[in-house]
Amino acid sequence: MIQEALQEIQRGSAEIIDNERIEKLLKAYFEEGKSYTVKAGFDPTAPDLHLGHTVLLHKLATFQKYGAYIQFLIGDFTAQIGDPTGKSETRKKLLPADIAKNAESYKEQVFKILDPEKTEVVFNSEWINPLGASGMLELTTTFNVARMLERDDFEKRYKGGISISISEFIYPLLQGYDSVHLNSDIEIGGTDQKFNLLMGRHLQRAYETGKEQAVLMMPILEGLDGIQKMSKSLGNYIGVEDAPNDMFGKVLSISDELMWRYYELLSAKSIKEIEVIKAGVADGSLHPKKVKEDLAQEITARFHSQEAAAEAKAEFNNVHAKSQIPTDMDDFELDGPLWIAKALQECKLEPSTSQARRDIKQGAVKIDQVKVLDEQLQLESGAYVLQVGKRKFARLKVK
RNA sequence: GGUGAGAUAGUCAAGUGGCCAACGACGGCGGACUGUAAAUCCGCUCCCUACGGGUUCAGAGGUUCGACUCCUCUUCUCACCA
Repeated sequence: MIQEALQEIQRGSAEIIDNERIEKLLKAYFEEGKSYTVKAGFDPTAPDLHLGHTVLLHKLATFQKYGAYIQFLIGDFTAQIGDPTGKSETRKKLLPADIAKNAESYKEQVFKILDPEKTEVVFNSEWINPLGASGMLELTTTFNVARMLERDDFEKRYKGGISISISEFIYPLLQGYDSVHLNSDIEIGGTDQKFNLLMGRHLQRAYETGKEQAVLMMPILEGLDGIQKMSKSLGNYIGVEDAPNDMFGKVLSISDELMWRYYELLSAKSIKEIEVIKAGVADGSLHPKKVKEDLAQEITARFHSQEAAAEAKAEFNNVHAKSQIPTDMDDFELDGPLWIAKALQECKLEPSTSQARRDIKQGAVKIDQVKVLDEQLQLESGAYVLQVGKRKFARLKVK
């Protein structure tokens, strides 16, 4: 029982530090019913969650299944600094009202996966603000610059001649201090968070809390391209708020290789079930497309509903397998007569008339399923279905 | 505080007076092929109803018939020294 729980907890993880502690906590739960805390921090600047974020949420849900109490931390204070991880941009200051709003939308999205009964949402400004200058100073004495520079991305930036702001040094310290305050037993995060996560251990020791949190790191989920991490700014993401059709279509567009990754990190199926599917594809008894469809359906159903997922699947096959027109698309109404390039731009199918012309030249534009050859074409009044490429559609009524 | 180097399109990165809307790579988009996959091949990739015009190479001035390229100042970044 404990072993099985441990296996599901370890599933897909990139690295675990202090595995024995996790084992002990599980043991205490199974034998004495004692619960424990698992902390995970989130940035209030990005309330639009995508599947990349849900990797962590799934892991948290697994922990909940095995007795954990989740400390869902919203880093409203630390957001003012900006996590040095990845790109360095100066963050805009968030107004308290915005943070509250973002936190609300977090809850809405997060509780599709997490059990609210076993979750506490906390904000770190609550205890960092009272720290004051002297508390902050004390915090900085627990660490030194040389060790700070050991951090991978600091080192890279330092050697690569990219600036590092002093405030960025504070970020890991504060994140670690959160663990001190919350007295967390385990903290989970992405592999890119390793340094910050370890800081929690360091500070729990420095502040003599009598424990050092175990750390579980999840790999960063690759985006739709399969190479770069899933992120909104790269546009390779599947948002949890995406419409069922989009969600389904996006999952289906990933590569076969990536599909297994998604299964491991996002599916609710057990490790054993996935092994069976894998074997099926390997010996040819299961078509990879079918397997991918199942995954797409599972994910779509999670964030919408079973029915919506089934509809999305039907719609998808209709549009793409039989190359028919989708039932759902944006409507526009414009005055005619209208130049085709302008129409495409107005319907948001193209960013500029220049781009529209190029695409017409390349045979990418269709009106009512018929390829447009004349880039000077004028649209008279009537109703049209405009299409660019394979997936961009719009319905246009010309007056 | 001193000295030196640098800032080019989504990113990286050529170009050091006209041949530059600016090589190339990546990304992105489109086409072929498919399972709307991947891989591969081909085309496109600042804007504008366009065999032409407009606005670009950190910002502001200047030199010149002409500047991304030369000069001055400003802003930002980095390295070395303190």
